[in-house]
Amino acid sequence: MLRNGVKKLTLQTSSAAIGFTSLLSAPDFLHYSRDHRTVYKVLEACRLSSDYKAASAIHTRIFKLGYGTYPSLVASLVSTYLQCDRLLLARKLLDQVFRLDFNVVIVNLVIEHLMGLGEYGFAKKCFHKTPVQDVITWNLMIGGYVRNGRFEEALSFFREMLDSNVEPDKFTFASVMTGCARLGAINHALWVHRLMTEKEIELNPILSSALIDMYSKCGRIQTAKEVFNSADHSDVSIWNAMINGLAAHGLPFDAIAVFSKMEVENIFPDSITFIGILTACSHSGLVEEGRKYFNLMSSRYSIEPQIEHYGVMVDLFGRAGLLEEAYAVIEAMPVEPDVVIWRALLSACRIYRKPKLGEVAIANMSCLKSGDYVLLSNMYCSMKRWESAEGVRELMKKKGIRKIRGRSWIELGGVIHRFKAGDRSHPETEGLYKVLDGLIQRAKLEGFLPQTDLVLMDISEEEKEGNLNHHSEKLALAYGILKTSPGREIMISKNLRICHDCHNWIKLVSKLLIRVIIVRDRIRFHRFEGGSCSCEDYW
DNA sequence: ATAGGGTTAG
Repeated sequence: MLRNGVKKLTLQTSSAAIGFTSLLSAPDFLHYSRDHRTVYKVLEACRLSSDYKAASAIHTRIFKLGYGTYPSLVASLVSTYLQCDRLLLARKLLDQVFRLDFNVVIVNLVIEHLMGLGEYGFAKKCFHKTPVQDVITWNLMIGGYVRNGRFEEALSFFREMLDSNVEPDKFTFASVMTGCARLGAINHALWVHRLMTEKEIELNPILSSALIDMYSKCGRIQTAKEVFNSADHSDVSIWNAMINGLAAHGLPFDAIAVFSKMEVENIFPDSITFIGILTACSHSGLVEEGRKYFNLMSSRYSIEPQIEHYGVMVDLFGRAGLLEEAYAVIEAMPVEPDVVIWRALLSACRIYRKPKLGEVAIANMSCLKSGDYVLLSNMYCSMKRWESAEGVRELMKKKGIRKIRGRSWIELGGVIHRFKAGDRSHPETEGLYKVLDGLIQRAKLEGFLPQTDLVLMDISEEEKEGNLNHHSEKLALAYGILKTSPGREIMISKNLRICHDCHNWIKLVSKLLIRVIIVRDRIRFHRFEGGSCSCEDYW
């Protein structure tokens, strides 16, 4: 996906920046140009198309013109070399530049580019080799780790920063809060919020949105509401954060109420507002409301639906079992449907067992990810079409695609404990498996039947059961039960969507132990209490 | 003739 993005950008940038290519090559053009801005534009076009040859010609030219210490030019050259796999050249260039004049702006730009490329390990090396780091260097590291999904590393950089002589600022906190949000780590969140208050960092719309989002994603929707109520309401982003938070918590009517309040306060919704409202409707099966708001979007607010909005609509109809309508959305949309759209349809085909349409979806997907094969295989398994499921499994093997392992984590006493499916690496493995096995036995006595039909494997029923019993969310939950006092609420987070078996099982556990259990999966919150879930089994 | 960072999203 990233690749596609880069490619698209390349085409646009090179044609816009160097509209002269039909007449002159980039280096030829530069021969006539002394303006560093133009040099930069051409160089960026080379970088985006990984044109090593042209870049090295420009390199010479830059030094000839005496621009050898210009931050943007050097940084662009360095990352062009990196993109062309000329690691040594990149390093040599940096050494040479810093011998002339060390400049922290250059380092920062290089780190920014590296983070954009997903090369956070490399960025870290740059960071540590640099003699001086300023607040922006730190922020780039923290923000870069967050954007690359490495939240815990981001937080440890933040802790290191607090020990350094550089003070965090509002930019730092915006990134750190996003990291806490994505981790769903409430103790970290509370700590960060307190720190931000202590440091007298004033809330602006961005920080308020991040704060609302952080509390929502850490399960504290009430606190999120309080932040929202006391925040300055003039910016649409805080409304969006609130609406999306309510949507994730399965509170569609609250989300709609907030949306209606926007009208009263004269705040104009934007396209993200509608993603939130439509998602809220979709996750709760509010088909008519969803349809209404989708229409209102363009008719009343003149916001043209984007591919994302069509995606939610396909999802909304699909989840509700209206497969024809979901397909009609795809056929009628004015933009080319992408993989996410087809994936939403495939997911609905899995739930409602529509293999024909599911195969249409698969056929239209340009690049299949691990999860798509699993959906397809699950669809066949649920219909007992074992040969077809086996075919999918063979295909995965042939293509070297492995099932993404589920991961769950739980924050206890400010420490995050992670578990993979079947994990035995935690120091307290023995204790937690004892708790887990005990619960599994109790559930069995209560008549709980494991749902083995979706296990993607050609193995015996008994093995399938074992497989299900050690799903990561069960491990994290068992660990939480082991380490907390009875009656305490437990929250765990998961990287994928919760499976049916775990969902049923946790419902039962919440009843047996008389405890509130909250699971935040990739899509939304599930709040289990007294044997039922807040999602009402619609997810 | 030079310059860098943050939120909400299918």
